[in-house]
Amino acid sequence: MIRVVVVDDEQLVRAGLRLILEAAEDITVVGEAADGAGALEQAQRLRPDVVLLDVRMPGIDGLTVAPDVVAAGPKVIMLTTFDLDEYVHRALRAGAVGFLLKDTPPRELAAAVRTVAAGNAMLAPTVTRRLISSFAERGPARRDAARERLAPLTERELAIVREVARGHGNAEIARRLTMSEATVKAHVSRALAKLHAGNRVQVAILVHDADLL
Amino acid sequence: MIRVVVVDDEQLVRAGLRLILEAAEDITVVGEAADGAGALEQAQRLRPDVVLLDVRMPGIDGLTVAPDVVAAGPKVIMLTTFDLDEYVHRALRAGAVGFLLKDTPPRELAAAVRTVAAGNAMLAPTVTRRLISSFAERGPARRDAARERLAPLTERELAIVREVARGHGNAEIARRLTMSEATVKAHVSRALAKLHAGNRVQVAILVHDADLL
DNA sequence: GGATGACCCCTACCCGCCGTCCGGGCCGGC
DNA sequence: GCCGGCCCGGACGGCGGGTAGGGGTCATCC
Repeated sequence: MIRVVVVDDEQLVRAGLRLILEAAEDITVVGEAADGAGALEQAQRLRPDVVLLDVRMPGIDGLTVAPDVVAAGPKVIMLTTFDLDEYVHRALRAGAVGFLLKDTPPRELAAAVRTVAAGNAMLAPTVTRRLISSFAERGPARRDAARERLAPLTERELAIVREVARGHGNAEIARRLTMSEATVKAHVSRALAKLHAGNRVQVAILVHDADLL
Repeated sequence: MIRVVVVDDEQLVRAGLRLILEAAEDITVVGEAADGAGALEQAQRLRPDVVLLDVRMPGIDGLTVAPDVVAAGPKVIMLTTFDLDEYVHRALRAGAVGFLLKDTPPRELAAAVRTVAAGNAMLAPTVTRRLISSFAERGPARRDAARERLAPLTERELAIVREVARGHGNAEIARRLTMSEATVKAHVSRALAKLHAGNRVQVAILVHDADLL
């Protein structure tokens, strides 16, 4: 039996959610709350499996209390009317594993509760879509391209270039790698040539894109 | 009516998918293919709304042909038995808007087809879960911290610092922003002071982390 | 209203660091 | 041997960064 706590400032919404979820034999609503403070209290006292958490509420809102609720143990599904990017970002960073709109059909809501209770995640389709596009853009596309460009570098050159990417000066690099500053400069110079870069800044960006801290 | 093309090397799987999808009144299967080449041909000739594309196939596999299929117009849902990270990454980068496991219940499969046809996205819960965690980790954590540090900068300083992050030299920045090189240096200098940075490389990294291209 | 200060933008000069060019020692191989 | 790659080092010109200062706007205060 999956134990759920429902949090929303409108009693009507809470009642509706309770009706929907109780209709499933494997789900039971063990508590309700009307604001963030109540949500946290219930989460800590009742130790539910899942908390349905409204985003906008008077007092402490859902996004603000979400990290604490997550820390208390249960899986958190955020509920909202509008899927603003701002909301989604904060929710996912807070550790929520679900983000649903309030127009979600009852059947899918119950399915979402089961999904997150099983340790997986469930997002509204529109949210999923934008998460994917943000992933495809900033994902490993540039990273692999950067590593490709860094490939012709010697091991030593790579080590130096890495230090460059940390913002260290040539003198400091020389100290760290125990060599003459002139040597560092030579390595940097040849790295610049190989990478077709004009600045050390450009190679720093490149190394950064390649994820080589 | 949503027009679908089913692609899998095993005829039994194709037949099963067809049965499942045809059971929905708003979905019709207009074509089948057994490999990547066939998938592309069908996508270009039949112009379906959605293509269900198996990952592993003899000849041209699904992941390889996915970019071309996407370019032909239809929404692409990848189908696979194993949700390896490698698969998911390539699929999403290729432009797929769906990624489902073959153990997906029939009802959800039809729902997924409708979802992507409506312009949204649908992922298997396990995939969603890992996508979220990767987003939460490498996502806006550093980004917001970087923007925090960049906050005290003047508008003008920010513009210059942005150019710095692109690897441009002071002279080039001066040309681009139509001002004296000495001016650029002064701005950079005060930016360095405000950011507690010793190098222009460090501010370049900072701007890069803040996602300000 | 005028003085004052704070803030931002611009500019000019000086010095240290960065980058280039050159050369030397060291190892492995067709 | 000899060549080619890699790692080192020195000397020079140019770019980067620090400092000082002038002009402009706006808000505050007398």
